[in-house]
Amino acid sequence: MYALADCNNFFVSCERVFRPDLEGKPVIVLSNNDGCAIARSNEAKAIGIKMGDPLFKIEHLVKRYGVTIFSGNMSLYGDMSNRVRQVLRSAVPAIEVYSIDEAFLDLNGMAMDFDAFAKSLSYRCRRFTGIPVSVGVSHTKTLAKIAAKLCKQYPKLRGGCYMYRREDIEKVLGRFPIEDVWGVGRRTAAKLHSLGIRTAYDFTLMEEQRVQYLFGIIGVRTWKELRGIPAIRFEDVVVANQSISNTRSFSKEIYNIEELTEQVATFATMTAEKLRKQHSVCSDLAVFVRTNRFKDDIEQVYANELITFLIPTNSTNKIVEAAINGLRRIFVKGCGYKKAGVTASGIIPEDGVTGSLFEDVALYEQDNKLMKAMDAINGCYGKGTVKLGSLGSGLIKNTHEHESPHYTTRKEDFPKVR
DNA sequence: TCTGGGGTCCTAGGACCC
DNA sequence: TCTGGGGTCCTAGGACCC
Repeated sequence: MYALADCNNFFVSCERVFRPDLEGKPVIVLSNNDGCAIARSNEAKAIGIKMGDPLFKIEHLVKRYGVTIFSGNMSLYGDMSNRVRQVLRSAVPAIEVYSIDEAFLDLNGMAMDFDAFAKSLSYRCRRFTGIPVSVGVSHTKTLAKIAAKLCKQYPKLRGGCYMYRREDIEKVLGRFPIEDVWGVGRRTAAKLHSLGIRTAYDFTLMEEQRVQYLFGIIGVRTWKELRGIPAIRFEDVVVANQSISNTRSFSKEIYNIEELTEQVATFATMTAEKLRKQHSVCSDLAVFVRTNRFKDDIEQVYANELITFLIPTNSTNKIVEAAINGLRRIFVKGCGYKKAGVTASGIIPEDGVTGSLFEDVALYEQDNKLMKAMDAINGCYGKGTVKLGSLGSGLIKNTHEHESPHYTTRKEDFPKVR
């Protein structure tokens, strides 16, 4: 048996923990730049606000229904996510953190009343963190996901749903749209619809060979999981990322290379810091810039450049230098760039680095020490206390008009209790 | 006027090897 | 006129996830 613990409307729920007056009201959380709705309360969903809707397109709904808006407050959400994980960890030997708001639990070998377990775990999450959490339990991860969705649909389940009898599962799958199944995206759903397959149950009736032929091994995996055969491994050990990206859209177009350089250098710095944090180095770095993809009256430009390091590195110096050089090669004068970013790949553990015949080992060591010192200072006195001169004043300010206080991660913002 | 960010895995095809 | 067989590795692009 596997469980999925899924936080309901997570970002909105985080805000509501500190704003209980917003319970029962339409609330949304916006992406970077206050661009799109990326989390919605049930009430906001009910009035027709869709995931990813740009704010300017839903302004009329916001006004008419008095929707409360928040800019994304990622440090708050990250902290609340940790608190929920703590509660989950206290319940089972191992969890698999799947995303900021979801985790799988391996219940194999545990003999107990899984329905009571799911309900009580949901209750404890709410009680200890303030976050409403749905806990679905079933034979496979894919079925557990469906069980968790049922919790959201049916409040009488009290946050926990144990789905195990064959006939019950068939009944649920028979009413479950295929496009809502984990692993079935837009393309696959369209293909299935054209075959007359509408529900998860319809899909389980297909022949394995046909599934393999039409949808490859991923399709077969989902097909097996829906039939109750585990095909997706439970991964409780956290492995290092295979790629690390830092990209942003700007609130207005950037035409000037100096300004763009400061942004790209800042992305590169963040990338190097993340690499060092997970004790990795990268052998490749990609830089890209692009124009505003939503404007159809301008010439669209997308350019990217790949830089390969002689010795894999996590040095801010080397990565910023590479990113700036890459940017210089692809920058075109007269272009208004709306988005840029860097991606590190070819990531390996830092203790697995082999030297190079062509680089000076002493310089390499010196650079390493410098990075350690920088991380120590920034860790102690706050991000960006020491940084490279090429960063200028860092990221340009984006629109962020509705940010809530950092209730749990900034001393001045702690709520006061009388 | 205004449209997010960060990931993973799989596959096909090219380049190359003996 | 006739022109092998069996591999590996890398990359770009597609599809999907939250």
